[in-house]
Amino acid sequence: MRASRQKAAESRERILDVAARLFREKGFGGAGLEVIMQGAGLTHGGFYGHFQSKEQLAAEAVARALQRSGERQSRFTSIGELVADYLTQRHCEDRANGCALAALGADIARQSDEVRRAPTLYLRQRIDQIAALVRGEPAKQRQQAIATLAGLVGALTLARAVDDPALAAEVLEAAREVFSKPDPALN
Amino acid sequence: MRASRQKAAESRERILDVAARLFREKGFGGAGLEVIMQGAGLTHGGFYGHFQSKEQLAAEAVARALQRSGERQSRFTSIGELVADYLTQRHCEDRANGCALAALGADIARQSDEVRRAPTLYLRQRIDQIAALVRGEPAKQRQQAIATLAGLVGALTLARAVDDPALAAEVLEAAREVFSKPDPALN
DNA sequence: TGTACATCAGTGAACGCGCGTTCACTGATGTAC
DNA sequence: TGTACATCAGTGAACGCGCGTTCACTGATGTAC
Repeated sequence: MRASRQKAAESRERILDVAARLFREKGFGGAGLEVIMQGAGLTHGGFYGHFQSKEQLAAEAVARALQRSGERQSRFTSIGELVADYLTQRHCEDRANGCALAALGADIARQSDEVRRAPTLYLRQRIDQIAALVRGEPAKQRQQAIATLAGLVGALTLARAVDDPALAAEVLEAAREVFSKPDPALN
Repeated sequence: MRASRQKAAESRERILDVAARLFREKGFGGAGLEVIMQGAGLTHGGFYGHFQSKEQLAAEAVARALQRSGERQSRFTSIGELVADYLTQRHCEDRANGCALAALGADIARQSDEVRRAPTLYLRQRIDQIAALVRGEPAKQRQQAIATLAGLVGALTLARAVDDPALAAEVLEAAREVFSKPDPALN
């Protein structure tokens, strides 16, 4: 039954990837260890050979999801591109593979500091990135970056919370329009 | 043991109020019926005399929380006032009594249509209200209203998700600054 | 108004279930000679 | 290189616990005469 160290390391990676998806899709409470381990092709008894607790898994899974988002977003060299990539109907529908801040925002706020560490780091990086893409004096750049990020996460949250596809689409489109050109007065 | 119809109606109200608070504070999964009923001064066996299921309670509790928010927000006659009232540190810390969209946003997206009905109605009303407070042509008014609402909910979500009070405060302040005067180009 | 009975709001124990966690065990992997 | 043993990744059953839900019961309220 013992697997090689190589295989064990791969198992850990698979658990993290599956957890990162399932937590975003179903929430921390909605995704059980049984299902996560099954998704990784293992039985649930082996979980504690890889992680100390579900909470530790949550922290690492959130970190992983946000790292992937960060890699994707850091490629963009204009706000328009970044916004257009974030506020798509596809992203709105595909919680499992999308932004963890939008998929778990309220849940993260209720978790331990351990889980909230990665979101903090991620937000700092996004602020710095977007601030560099905006014109204006530095303090205003940061303000615009923060407001834009809030707008993106909020728009996705609202579009998903709403029980009417047309309204959801309108929310995405309006936010795309407004946040693609932050603070036109400065341009 | 039987209570009068008057008392029973009051009990139902108390259950709803307690649930509206506890769901926002701990999430739908984190607040159990036992604790909710206890908070209403009852034993948990009596719950099903008032509601068909926990899900029905969730739907009504969310509706109640949003109705209260709507009453509060509909008083404002300028965006600046509304934004200043929403993006306070107090609101950020007091999830239990604040905006249900920010406190439960991601959770609501995972709930049934029944639960999502009230948020949809609430959002429509807020859009109409804020659109009326913005200058510009009607289509742009709606866009601005939606973007502002997204920014408010997103800023609160980010501020709460973050594990650094200074960063949280900065998020609130930046969003207050930017969203108090939406689209300065139009003013 | 007073009495007798039906109703039903609330009680408290019990239910089945899924959860996170633990543990004895298995057998392939890794190590020491 | 080959052998013997220790390690440990993964298995599968079991654990205690809290949850949503059900139910028989209680006794004050509401109703009918």
